[in-house]
Amino acid sequence: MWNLDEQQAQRVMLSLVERGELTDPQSARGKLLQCAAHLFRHKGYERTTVRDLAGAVGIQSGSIFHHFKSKDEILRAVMEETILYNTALMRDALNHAQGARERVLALIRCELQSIMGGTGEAMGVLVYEWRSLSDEGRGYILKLRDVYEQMWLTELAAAKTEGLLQGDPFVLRRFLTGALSWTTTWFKQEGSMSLDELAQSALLLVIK
Amino acid sequence: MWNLDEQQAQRVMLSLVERGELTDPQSARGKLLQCAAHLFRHKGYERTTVRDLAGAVGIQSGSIFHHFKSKDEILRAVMEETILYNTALMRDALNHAQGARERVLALIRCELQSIMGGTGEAMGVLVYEWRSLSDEGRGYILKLRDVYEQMWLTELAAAKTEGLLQGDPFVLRRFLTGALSWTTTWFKQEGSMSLDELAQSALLLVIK
DNA sequence: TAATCTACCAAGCAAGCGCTTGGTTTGAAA
DNA sequence: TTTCAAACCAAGCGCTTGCTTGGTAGATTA
Repeated sequence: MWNLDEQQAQRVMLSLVERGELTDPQSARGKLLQCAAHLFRHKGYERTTVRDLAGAVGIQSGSIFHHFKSKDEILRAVMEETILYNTALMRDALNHAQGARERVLALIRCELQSIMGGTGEAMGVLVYEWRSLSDEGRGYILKLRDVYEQMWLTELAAAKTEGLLQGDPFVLRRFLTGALSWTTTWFKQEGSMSLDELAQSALLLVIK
Repeated sequence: MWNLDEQQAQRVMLSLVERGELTDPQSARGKLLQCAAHLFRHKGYERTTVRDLAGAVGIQSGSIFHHFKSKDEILRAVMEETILYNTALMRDALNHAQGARERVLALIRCELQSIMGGTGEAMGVLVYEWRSLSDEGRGYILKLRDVYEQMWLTELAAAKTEGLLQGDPFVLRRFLTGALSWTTTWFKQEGSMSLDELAQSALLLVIK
């Protein structure tokens, strides 16, 4: 039923839920967050009304504000939980990868999984709904993103010292951020190319 | 005052304005389009109200509808004119570039200029405000984009037959689309890296 | 000189928005 | 059996939205 990646993802999620860092996806709040990610991604934050969201989970629009103080807080929660979860996934993946090349490939696979897999919609929100977030929320999310990005830079720098890549790791990471996040607009997992092949192609962008 | 690229850009624009394919940027409609691009890019289409736009050009909100039938038409016009202009710029640049490697580099420089230069805000709108466009508008803009993308694929395929790049030109173009468009979020022209150096780095992503 | 046209203003309408309020259901604890 | 908090509903408030309307000043044409 599940492949190894999905078992791993499930395990990481459970441990985060237990630690209270992530909302249980089966709870009312969790379902709201999932639906919100879906709607925000496909219609955009502004075009999504609280009535849309309420209708999607089958409650009245006012009831949403029992779970969240404001619409903005919903967006922030979607982003926060997504970045926390995916940072944990990356950390876990690095624990099972050895050698600079393999570790960079692990990060690429991880980020592609984040974008293509179950959290894909939430990742899209994180990348493309930036402007809709309030100033306070943005500052907070930026801090979380810095942790995430630091993991990337560490591994790319290690690959650089091993002579695996030419060019500035900072610039390469940024090129890669754009290239990978953009895959959401064109790559179909049902197509002729597998996600693993996609990851290999992406690795060739930075490693010769 | 102006460098060669800007003279070139000016010439291409004038010829398009004369042919009636582009709105004269000095006309009332042209100024509205410029302001709209700016506002749509920085606040997002939905967050930008017709009152914002009217205030930015110094007229009343109702007066906008003398120039455009609807707010949606403004978005479509921004996108249409941007893609027409940049397609013309690319065609012009290719006329002055010889050899597969140089031609691909010319396209990269062109796209980066589009993103970083005078039409940068409008390009950002084209890339990131997709969802806000009505269905009819989207179909029309997609056709224009196909012409633009075909030029890319032609040049990348030529580079492939010369053995300059490994991997599928389609996939590489898509990686490149993401990588280049993302530069708008981090690259500063005042910084230590020039736009030409950035283009060279980007070329190294696809050509070994 | 009269007629026409372009570009705009001033005012406001109908609809939709995020959010609030006061009250009701429900399920588990005491 | 009572208590109580969490989850939700029904109604609607105050505000903003895209857009319409009827009219006017000034340039252009006939």
